Amino acid sequence: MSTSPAAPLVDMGLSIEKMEKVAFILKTTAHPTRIAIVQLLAAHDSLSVSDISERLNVEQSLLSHHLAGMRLKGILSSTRDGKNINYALKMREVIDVIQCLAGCTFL
Amino acid sequence: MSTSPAAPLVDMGLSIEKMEKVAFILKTTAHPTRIAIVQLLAAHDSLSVSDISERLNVEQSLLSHHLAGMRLKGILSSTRDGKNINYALKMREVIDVIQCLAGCTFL
DNA sequence: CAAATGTATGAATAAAATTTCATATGAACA
DNA sequence: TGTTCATATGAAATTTTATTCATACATTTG
Repeated sequence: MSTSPAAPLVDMGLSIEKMEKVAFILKTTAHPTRIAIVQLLAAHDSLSVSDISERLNVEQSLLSHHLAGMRLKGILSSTRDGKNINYALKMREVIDVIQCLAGCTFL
Repeated sequence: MSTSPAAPLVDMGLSIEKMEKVAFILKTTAHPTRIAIVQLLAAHDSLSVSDISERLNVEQSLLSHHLAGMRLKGILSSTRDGKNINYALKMREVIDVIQCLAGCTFL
């Protein structure tokens, strides 16, 4: 599932499996557009693709790819409403993660 | 410095600049080996490259590349002590970021 | 049903990130 | 000084991620 050294990382409280999962989530979030998506959905609770596309000024297809990835990895959920598909933040913990870093004075 | 959409992301409390910085830090952390490094240095306050290499069972050169990247991005600091070079956690906030996610029940 | 709208998908490409390997550098020590 | 130990560095090879583009799919509406 992820890059793992030949004979791995057995140490400290966090198991290697958990470290991989954490890395997986971090990687899924580590992109300006995706951070913006999280921010948006942190404040809105559910938005359609076109809503997000307009607000972030990101092209439909590209956005769709980002959203699909984030949903696949469990960060977002989606439901259809007529022609639209609404996305919502499922793993709300990522808000804290972002805010934690965003709060750093030196950034 | 980072992938940014044509005409970007003007929205919410977090400025696009800050989102890019946050993404930058997240990306720098989003790797099992690097998470392990943070964990180790969260508990040890300073370790040499060979210390880390042995504990994590990661090959010298590869580790050096990871460490250099993390230092460059301000997450670690390093000081020489004779033949050794000791690395320490500079941006301690990343501990919280990792612990936040690590605390997720579903991981 | 045909056209329009909103979204997804897949293939091709482009750009980054990771890993490996060979070699360089710098400090210590015989 | 020459050798050894600890670490860094750089170039290639590989793998992963991001972007674009064309097109497909589903739902609504005329």
